[in-house]
Amino acid sequence: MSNIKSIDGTYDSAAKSQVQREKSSDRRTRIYKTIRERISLLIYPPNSVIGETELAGEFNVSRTPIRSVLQRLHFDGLVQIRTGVGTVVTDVDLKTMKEVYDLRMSLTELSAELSPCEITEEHMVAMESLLERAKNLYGRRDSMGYARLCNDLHEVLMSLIGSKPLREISDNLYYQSARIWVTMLPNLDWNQIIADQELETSEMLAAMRRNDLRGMVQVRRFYLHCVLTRISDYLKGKKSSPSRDALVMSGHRTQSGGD
Amino acid sequence: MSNIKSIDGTYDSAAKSQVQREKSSDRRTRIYKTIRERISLLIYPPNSVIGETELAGEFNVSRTPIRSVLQRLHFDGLVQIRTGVGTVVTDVDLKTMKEVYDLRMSLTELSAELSPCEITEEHMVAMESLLERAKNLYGRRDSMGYARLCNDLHEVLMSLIGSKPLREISDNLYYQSARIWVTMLPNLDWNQIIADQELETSEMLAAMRRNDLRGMVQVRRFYLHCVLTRISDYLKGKKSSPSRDALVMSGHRTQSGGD
DNA sequence: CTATTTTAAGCTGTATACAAATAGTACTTT
DNA sequence: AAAGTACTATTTGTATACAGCTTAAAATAG
Repeated sequence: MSNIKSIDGTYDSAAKSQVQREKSSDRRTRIYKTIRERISLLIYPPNSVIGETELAGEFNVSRTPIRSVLQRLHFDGLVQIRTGVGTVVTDVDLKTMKEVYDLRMSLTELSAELSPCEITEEHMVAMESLLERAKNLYGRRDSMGYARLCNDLHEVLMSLIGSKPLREISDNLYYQSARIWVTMLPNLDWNQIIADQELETSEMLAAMRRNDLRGMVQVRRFYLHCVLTRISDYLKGKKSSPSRDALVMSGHRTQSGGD
Repeated sequence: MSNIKSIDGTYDSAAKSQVQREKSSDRRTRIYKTIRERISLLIYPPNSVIGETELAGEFNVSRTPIRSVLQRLHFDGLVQIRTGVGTVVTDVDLKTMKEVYDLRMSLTELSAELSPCEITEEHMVAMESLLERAKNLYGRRDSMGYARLCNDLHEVLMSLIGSKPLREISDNLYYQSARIWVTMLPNLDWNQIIADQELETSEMLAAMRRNDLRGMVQVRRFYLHCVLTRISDYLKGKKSSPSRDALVMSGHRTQSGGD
C-alpha cells in the first residue's frame, strides 16, 4: 500500500492524492491532445513545421516524451516526421480526403448499430449548449471558434458510440479530415456555414428528444455528405478558375506573405 | 547527390545502392512487423512480458528505437506498457473481442463498396497457393502454421482494399483479434478448423474467378461470423463446465504448469 | 511461525550527448 | 554568368546514464 515511503507517517492517502505529481502517461496524453487540438484549429497549419526542441521547451520536458507524442501523431496520420528537416503537419490530398469522408459516413451509420449508447439528459444539455454557441457565431467569421464547436460536437457524438474500437477509429478519422474543412472556410459563405451548423445541431437535438439514435446518425451522415460535396466543388472550381482570390486559401503565408 | 562523402571517388551510385545501410524508419518498421507477427503467432503469448533490453540486444540496437516500436504496438492495442513492470502482451476480454469482430464484419462488407480493387491473376495465384497450404495442414496440428496461413490470407485480402484508411484500420483490427482465435485452437476439432479454412479459401477462389468481389467479402464475413460464434460458444461452455480438459487452453503454462 | 517492514533487483520513463541527414549558402570552377 | 561543389546550420535518430516505479524476496518484530 505504502506508495509514499512514509518516513514519519504524516502523509495519509488523502494528502497523497493532493500532492502527487502528474503521472508520466497522463502528461504525454495531455501534450498529445494539446498538439492535436492545435493542428485541428490550424494553429499549426498544414505544411508548417513543429520542432521537437521548441515543444520540449514549451512543455518543460526533454525531447524524449515529445518525440513519443509526435510519433503517435505520425501514426494518426496528422504529421510527417522527416529526418533532418522537422515534423511537418500533413496536407491531405483530395483523393485521401474523399476516402476518409466516405469511411466516416459509413462508420457513422454503424455507430447506431453496434452496441449503441443510451441518450441521456446530459447529452441533450451539451447539445443545447452547442446550439447556442452556433447561433452566436453568425456574422463573426471566427474560424477557430467554429473549429472548436465542431470538435466539441464531435466529442459529444463520440460519447454516444458504445463500441470502443469503433469510437477510437472514428475519433482518429475525424482529426484526420476535420482541419481540411476548416482550411477552406475563408473562401466560403460564412453565414451559410453557420446556418448549416445550427440546422445540424437542432435536428440532432430533435432526434435526441425522440430518443432516435438512428435519426441522429442520419443527420450526421447527411452533414458529412454536404461538407464533402462542398470541398470537392470548391477544389474543382479552383482548378477551373485559378485566378480567383480563392487562392489565398489556407494559412500558408509563411514565405510568400505580404498583404 | 553525394550521400557518401566520396573521399577518392571510388564509390559510384550503383555501388552505393548495394552498400547503403538500412534507413532508420525502414528498420523500425521491420522490427515492428517482426514483433507483431510474433504476437500473432503466440510466440509472445498473451500476458507474457517482452523486455525492452532483451529486444534491444536481439536486434542490435539501443532501447530507443525499440521503445518507439513498442509504443506503436501499444497504440495498436497489442501490448500494454507498465512502468516498472515491463511490456505485456494484451489479453482481450470477450466483450472487446465481440466488438472487434462485429466491426470487422461490417468493414469487410464496406471494403467491397468503397473504392474496390481489381481482382488480378496475381491475387488468384496467391489464393491457390493458400488453398494448397490449407490442404497440407490436415492431421498435423500445426497451430503456428495455421496462424501463418491466416496472416497470409489476410494480407491478400488487404491488397484488395482500395481505400487506404480502410485498409489500415482493417489491418489493425485483424491483428487485435487474430491471436485470440489461435489461442483457442488446441481445444477445438483440428480437422474441422482446417476444413473450414479450406472451404473459405476455395469459395473465395470461386468468387474471384467470377470477378465477384462482393461475393468474396460475403464469404469472409460468414467466416468471421463462424469464428466469433465458436469463440463465444467455447467461452460459455468453459464457464458452465470448468472441469473439462478445455482448461489447458492457451500457452499460459507459466506458473501453474505441471501436466 | 506469522505478519510487517525493509531492502534489493529489474523494469520503464526521462534527460542529454552525440551521430546522421537535410537544405540552404557561400564559394569555386568552367 | 552559370553550374556545381563544399560547407554550415539545423533538425531528427540513436545510445546511454540516471531517476522513478513496481514487485518480490529477505529481514525483523510480535
